[in-house]
Amino acid sequence: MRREERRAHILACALEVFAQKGYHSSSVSDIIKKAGVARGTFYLYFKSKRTVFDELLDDLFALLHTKVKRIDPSRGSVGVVAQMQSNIDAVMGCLIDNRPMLRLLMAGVAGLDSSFDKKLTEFYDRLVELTQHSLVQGHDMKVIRSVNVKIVSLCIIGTIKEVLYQIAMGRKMPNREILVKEILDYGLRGLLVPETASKLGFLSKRSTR
Amino acid sequence: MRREERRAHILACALEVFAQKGYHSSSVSDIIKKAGVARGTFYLYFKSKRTVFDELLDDLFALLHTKVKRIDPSRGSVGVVAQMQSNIDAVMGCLIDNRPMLRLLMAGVAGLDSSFDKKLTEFYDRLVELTQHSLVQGHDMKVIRSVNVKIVSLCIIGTIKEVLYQIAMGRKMPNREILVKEILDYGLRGLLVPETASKLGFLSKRSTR
Amino acid sequence: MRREERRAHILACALEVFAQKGYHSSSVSDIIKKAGVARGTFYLYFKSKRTVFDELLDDLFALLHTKVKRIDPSRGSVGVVAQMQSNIDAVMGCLIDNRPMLRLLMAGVAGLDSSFDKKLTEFYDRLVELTQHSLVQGHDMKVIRSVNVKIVSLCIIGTIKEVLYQIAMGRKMPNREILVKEILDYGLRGLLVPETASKLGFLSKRSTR
Amino acid sequence: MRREERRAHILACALEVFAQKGYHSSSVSDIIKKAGVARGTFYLYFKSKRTVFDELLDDLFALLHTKVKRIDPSRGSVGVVAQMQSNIDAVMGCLIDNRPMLRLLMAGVAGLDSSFDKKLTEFYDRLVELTQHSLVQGHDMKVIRSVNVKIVSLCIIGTIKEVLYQIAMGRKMPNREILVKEILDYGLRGLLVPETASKLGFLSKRSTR
DNA sequence: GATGAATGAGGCTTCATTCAT
DNA sequence: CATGAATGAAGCCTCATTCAT
Repeated sequence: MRREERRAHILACALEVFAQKGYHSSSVSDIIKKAGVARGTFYLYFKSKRTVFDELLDDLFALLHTKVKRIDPSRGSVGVVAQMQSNIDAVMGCLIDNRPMLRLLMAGVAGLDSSFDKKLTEFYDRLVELTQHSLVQGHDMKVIRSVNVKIVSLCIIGTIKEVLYQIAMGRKMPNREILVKEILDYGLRGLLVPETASKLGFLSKRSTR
Repeated sequence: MRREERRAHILACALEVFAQKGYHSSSVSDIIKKAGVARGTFYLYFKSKRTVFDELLDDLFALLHTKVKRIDPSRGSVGVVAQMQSNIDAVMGCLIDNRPMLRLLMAGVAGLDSSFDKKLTEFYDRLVELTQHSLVQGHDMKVIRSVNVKIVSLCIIGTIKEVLYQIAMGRKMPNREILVKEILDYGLRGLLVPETASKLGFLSKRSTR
Repeated sequence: MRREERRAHILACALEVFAQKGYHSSSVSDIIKKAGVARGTFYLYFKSKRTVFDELLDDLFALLHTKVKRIDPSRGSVGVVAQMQSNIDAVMGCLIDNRPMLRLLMAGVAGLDSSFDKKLTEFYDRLVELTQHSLVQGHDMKVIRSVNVKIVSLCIIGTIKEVLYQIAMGRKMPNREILVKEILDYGLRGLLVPETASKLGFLSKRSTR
Repeated sequence: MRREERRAHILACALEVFAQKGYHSSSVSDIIKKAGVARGTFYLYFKSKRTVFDELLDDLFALLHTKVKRIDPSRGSVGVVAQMQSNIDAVMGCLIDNRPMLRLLMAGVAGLDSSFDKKLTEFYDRLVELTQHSLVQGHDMKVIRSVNVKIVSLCIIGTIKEVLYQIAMGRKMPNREILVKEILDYGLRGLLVPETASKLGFLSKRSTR
């Protein structure tokens, strides 16, 4: 068991280092210094610097996957909204409680580095797909109006990501409940007061695609 | 004037290189090869690789700042919405037409490099501030309902960023008009059909902060 | 006795590893993996990787020394030649039958590692000395013509070494008897047909040194 | 032109280092220290440590190839022998005058390292092939008796290699002319005095293969 | 100004050896 | 005795930056 502990320790230190300086600016030296182990020890547990990063990302993705549940429509419109809220709440809660992981995820976004992209892209794609599914479900139940699900699902993900990004950057933010409520509220109701909405003619139907 | 041209040429090449491979994976060699100048020449015009990146980012920020106009409330509610749309349209249009700049911006997000975080943070802060201002303005005009402007402005920025991110990653997207209309629509009206909104009790007033 | 067995086992495994990959490319990990012992165990029996190699070389040299007999001149010229043949036969036979040892010997030549040059040099020196002795003996018996024994003994060793080298490299070769006969024949008679030899004036006497 | 000089200088230093310590035990640090250049400079001229070694080997092989001429049979038996002598003389002369190259070649023999093998093997194969060709030629002219050309050509190469090996190891040897004459003499006439040869029945014909 | 050869700090990784259990 | 985790010196290579021409 000692062995797993050691490994976990190095992994945790690597996470902190990566979260602080980003992948490229972090050196193996940084990691082992923080972990208090010798250079060789690091390579005893991990094949390479890159491997560690991948493992952290994998862990993070796995964690998030357990947090996001597919929407079950059988519980009615109130239930659906509650489930959406629950998903957002779970994801944000878990990342806010794990700042290093959050920073890692946001640093990951950095992408453009072609090699990290695939994993990250896959992850977000799945998130987007789940969101799209929820939108279609909601539309079928006549809870959600006709929207371009592709674009709107990105908008939803985007709102969450941006708030998390600010938190990752160290910005002071209201506590989670308020964040979630406000994000959800924004997503569901938008900005307008109803009268204005109708006055502005925002009531035309459009196709789901 | 020859001097300024040369400088601009190197800068443009650097932009392309950074956009293609990201900051860390781009080498000075890549840049001078693309620019067709000698290594020493590069350092004649720029203090360091980092300087070039910073300057590009500055240029980008300056460009975007010219695109985003402060909302003028004197033109009534319809006018305010139109101005918001115009802002979003301008930002997206300019970045979609300048893919390298777009990629640079998105790559920048990645860094977490602490040193250019600051610049990026400042930039987004200004954007957020402008958005907040618009929200307050809209609320005063009773066009916009009471929201937590801090959070909601992030949500608005987030939706735009995410769509742009997908474009930067090379994803096929609908054309700009559709994107802007959908994003704006989402932001203003949200997802719900009005009946559901009222049924779900989404009509309570809350303070602007 | 258990102890000696374990030691011999590790040694044997090391031999195989060295023979397969050469000294430098063989790691202690390779050896212990093949031997199925722990890393620490290896160092319980041997001071270092180098020590093992040295010991193997020593064993090899010792083995070869038992194969090479000093020529006994009392059995007449036919006997002397037969003894030379027997020596060559013994050496080649033993190495051909022990491919790993053969490869080790040939790999050893490679080193130029200054430190085990000495051992190798000593070994060959003894071989050369034995050969020189035989030549002098043969010359005294008027079986062998006057030659520069120093050079010619190297030539003799060289012919054997080269053929063995090819075998070590995995080249297909005729079987041992043919090899030995041909090598011996070459060494004793040379290449020329007798008539040509005389025609070319290859009959002058020269001193033994 | 400066450029080529620098390159040649580093190459020469590398040769000395490799010759002294062998490929594996030589580090890039050793080479640049001897050459008096910075680490980066080394990699400015050569892609890797291995590349330098390969280039040296290639140069050596190219050099030797210019020294070894295919035997021209039109000049009669005396001419053929003279050409053989000339070949041996040229090869030995050039290597004796270039001790580092000689040591490199001999260290190369070390082989068993699988990666160097191919080039070295090819080189020796060509040498052996040339020798075989000469033997067949000589046999056709009835200058050379029937021998197993495959084995005997190895023997010939072996004699030369071994003498060179001793020189590489720093052994004092007679000067080149004596060496060549003795080696050639050994190869052509063998060891026996003619009377003994016939007495021992060394006159039977055998097939060339 | 322009060039490009030279620099050397610093990065990643391997592996022979040690030592606490 | 046996184990295998831990060590850290040492190796190879890259690349941003400098400087003599």
